[in-house]
Amino acid sequence: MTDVSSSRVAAYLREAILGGDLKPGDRIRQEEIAARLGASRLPVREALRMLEAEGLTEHEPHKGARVPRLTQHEVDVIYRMRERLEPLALVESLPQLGPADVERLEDVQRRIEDNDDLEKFLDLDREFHMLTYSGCAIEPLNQNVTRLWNSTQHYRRAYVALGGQSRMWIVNAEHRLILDAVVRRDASDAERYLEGHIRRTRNELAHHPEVFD
Amino acid sequence: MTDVSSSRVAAYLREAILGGDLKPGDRIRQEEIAARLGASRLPVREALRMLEAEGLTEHEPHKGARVPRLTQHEVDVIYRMRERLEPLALVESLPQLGPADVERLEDVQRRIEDNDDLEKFLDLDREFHMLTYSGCAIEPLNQNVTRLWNSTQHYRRAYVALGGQSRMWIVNAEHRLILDAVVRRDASDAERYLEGHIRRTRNELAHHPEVFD
DNA sequence: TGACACAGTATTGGATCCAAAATCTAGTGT
DNA sequence: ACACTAGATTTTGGATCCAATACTGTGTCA
Repeated sequence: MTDVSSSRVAAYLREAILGGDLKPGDRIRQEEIAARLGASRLPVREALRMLEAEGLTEHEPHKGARVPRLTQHEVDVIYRMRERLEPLALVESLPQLGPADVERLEDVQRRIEDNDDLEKFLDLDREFHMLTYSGCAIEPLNQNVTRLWNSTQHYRRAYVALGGQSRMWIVNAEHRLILDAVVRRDASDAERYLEGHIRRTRNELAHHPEVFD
Repeated sequence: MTDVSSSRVAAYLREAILGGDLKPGDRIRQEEIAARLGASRLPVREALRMLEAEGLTEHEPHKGARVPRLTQHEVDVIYRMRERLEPLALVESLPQLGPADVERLEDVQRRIEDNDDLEKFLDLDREFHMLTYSGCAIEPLNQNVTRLWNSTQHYRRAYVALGGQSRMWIVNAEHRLILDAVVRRDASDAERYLEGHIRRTRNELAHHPEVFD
């Protein structure tokens, strides 16, 4: 474990933002966080910079940190970035994935199919995709993918909460296709299915502008 | 300009890294930088975090900041990321570029063609590409593109210094193709030429492993 | 001669205090 | 009632000091 205080603060804030307690536009006051965690403001400042690098906060001099608020168009472009970057991460990862990873993937996929809690779905879906990328050792690529997921997390939640995942069987079918391609070590299939999966999600989001209010 | 001290420190270090004074693997001691700039260590710490977000430094607890050292494979993948992301940035930017931007582009391109200083080439080449993206208002995309350029800057320099840009007329021809497509507002051509340009560069780098020693 | 242990040094992490900037509030005038 | 201003309050930025960790060099012993 990281015994460094700033990392603990970062972990706390990361969870708060990804978990939805802090929403886009929310301001983060250093003193308040420091007091709540029994630390001084300095590790909070460091933590906020770390989170900025992860795409979870933004910062303006003398004004402080906020959770970034994105427009519909920005989210759309972020999904286009995902369409292009994540297949690359998957291709890099594929050769390194062993039977144990496949086993974990199958397990997560089963849990997604059994699940009916919306908040849990967000976590499991993320876990599934991140597992498929877990063999990728290229840090800049991993960080990018993580940033893209981070910065759209709130809008994914808003969409799901809206009942937007009513046709969730589609997600499961697409995950199955990806998973099978991974098992077969078929890079080009995996790439293609993954890209289609993200593109379809992007199209769905594009038809739900109410998510971005 | 930003009157904030940490931003000044960040600008100083950014220039030092991009300019080649600090090389991959070099350690950055907070006290030394602080003394050199007449500030305390605190703004230096903040600056290092900012640079981390820009892909210019990396940080390990209790060990400090270093300029990241990349393997040949990592640089190769970063170029693949560029092949996919930069065409997207260009397509987003294209509709927003006005005659003044085109004029600036032509000017930069002329200066590249006239230029024979290798270090200057790096700056002008970067300026050309960044100008073509300057109409893109999607911050996450801009930041990503900047990070990718930042983290490979040293290896670009090493390649150029190696005489690798002896066939520089190719770069100019490719820039001309891109520039023409921009002038014609032909997004798909611009996208295709840009991707080809980056891919060719990647292939050249792949044949020069000596750059990564 | 080489490997390991230990102490001393150097460097980073955190707390507290003060300064500067921004935000908020109340009051004033139209 | 509303816009604007000025002062009070809040919040962030920076400096300094202390603590904790990592690094370095030396000496000892096998």
